Amino acid sequence: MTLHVTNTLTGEKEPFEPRDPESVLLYYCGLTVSDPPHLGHARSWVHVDVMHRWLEYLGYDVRHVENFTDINEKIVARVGEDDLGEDELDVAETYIERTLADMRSLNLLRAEVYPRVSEHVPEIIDLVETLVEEGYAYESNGSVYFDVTSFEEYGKLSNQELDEIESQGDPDERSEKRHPADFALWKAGAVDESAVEEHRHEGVDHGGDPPAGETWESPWGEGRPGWHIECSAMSMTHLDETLDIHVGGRDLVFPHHENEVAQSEAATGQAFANYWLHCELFQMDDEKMSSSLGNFVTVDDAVDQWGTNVLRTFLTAGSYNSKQLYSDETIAEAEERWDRLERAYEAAVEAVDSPDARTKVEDASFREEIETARDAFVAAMNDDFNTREAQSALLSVATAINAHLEDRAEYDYRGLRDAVEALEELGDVLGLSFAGETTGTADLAGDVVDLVLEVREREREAGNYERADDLRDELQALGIEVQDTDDGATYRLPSGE
RNA sequence: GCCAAGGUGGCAGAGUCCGGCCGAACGCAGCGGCCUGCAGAGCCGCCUACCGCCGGUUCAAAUCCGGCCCUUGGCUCCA
Repeated sequence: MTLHVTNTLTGEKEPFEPRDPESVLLYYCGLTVSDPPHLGHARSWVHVDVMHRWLEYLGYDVRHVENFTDINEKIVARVGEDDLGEDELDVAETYIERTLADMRSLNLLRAEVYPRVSEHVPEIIDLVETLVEEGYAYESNGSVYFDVTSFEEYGKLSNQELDEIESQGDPDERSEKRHPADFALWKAGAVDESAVEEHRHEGVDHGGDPPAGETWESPWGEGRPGWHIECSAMSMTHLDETLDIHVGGRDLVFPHHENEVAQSEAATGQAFANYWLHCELFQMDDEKMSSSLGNFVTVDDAVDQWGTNVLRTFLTAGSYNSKQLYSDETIAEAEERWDRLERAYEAAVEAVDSPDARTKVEDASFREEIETARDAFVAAMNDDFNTREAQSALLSVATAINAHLEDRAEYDYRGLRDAVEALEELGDVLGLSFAGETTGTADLAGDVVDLVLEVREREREAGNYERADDLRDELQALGIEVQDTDDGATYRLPSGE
């Protein structure tokens, strides 16, 4: 069985065949770093991360590149705000650091490189020059625009006809353009002050004159790169002219990705990306979550509140390419799913490590259930990274473990060990970690809880159930879940600790 | 208006590409039983789905074809 992916370019689910059978070139359209990342970004990151992990699981060498857009009016608009930075690149760097920290907290595999636009201006200028030379772009008042009519296939990614496409860019640009859909590859002059003004946060004192954005010298005079050209230049620089997979948010299909295709393919004469994958957006009540609507939860806050595993369970609870509802209910449900997995895992580990497990009981149907679940997981992931189905498979391992452990004095050691390994290995594909995030304080907390439970056990033995229940309630109030079992009480610390 | 995605049980969400294993997965909520001093967790079982509407193709359709209704996203910065 091979991996199939849904390709936006063709609108169909196709078998995945990389150019080189051993490796995959994966490019992800990264962030414009003008605000703290929110859960919507995290959703895309996690799905790209899962793709990365699954491709590695299949044996590919994954070359993963993810850019940071550090040149943008919205970034300039933050200059002088709080202590973000003194100029455009300074502010960008502040947000890049935060973004990388958020990524770490989400347990994301690192990309090979995180290129920044500001460091690739020479490559961008080269690419624009090529396009001008080849007749795909023209200069106008010191700006350079891509001539959409020169690229026959313009519109093929978003499946639109040229005369149906409304104009792009701000009104001032329009007079400089030959066709309303032409887009800027290079913008003359300094940063657009009205755009900066528009993106300023209200009621914030930036102090002093309007900040200046970066500018660079070019064959067309001083200016700044256009928005779309950066991804083409950076992916070609760090990967190749043709990518295997290009991933991004659904909201970027038009105009951003459409323009990337046009300028890249016009310049190289080759396919820019063989597979275009698009991550769908969060749905909050009746609208999407987005920076511009301001209805977002930051990654930082979400990790603090839910912990990495719960969050990743939530973020992979739907397919990457279908919309997902964000609400207290849906995230709470994900927490239940994760808890169920973790409890089963812990119970299995405990059983495997117990003396009873040594007895050679063989439970054929138990072992078969684990195998079936593994197969189901692989099939689900190969079917366009169906993470929801993959979770189902994981949960069925949990159910098998619980059922095996139920009413049984002797355990199937090998079966349990296989189950534990399946959870660890397959969970890792989703970036879920059963290792337990133990820290010095968590260990100490554990010792203290043990102590309290010991006291409680004595009360129970003495028949003082009321006092025993009080202790349990007190622990519960602290988020510590106590469970009485035949072998004494066990507990779980709150997730995220 | 144009382009795209989607409408499946109380919620959420797979399945639709390649029609029959779907009398519809997994989970949450709810109900019953077991277990338990009690609770939780767990196990076993139940529950709720004419798969948006209408028509067609077929021995057979949630799945294919046609029409209609509705929702969401893109067409302006956006993961």
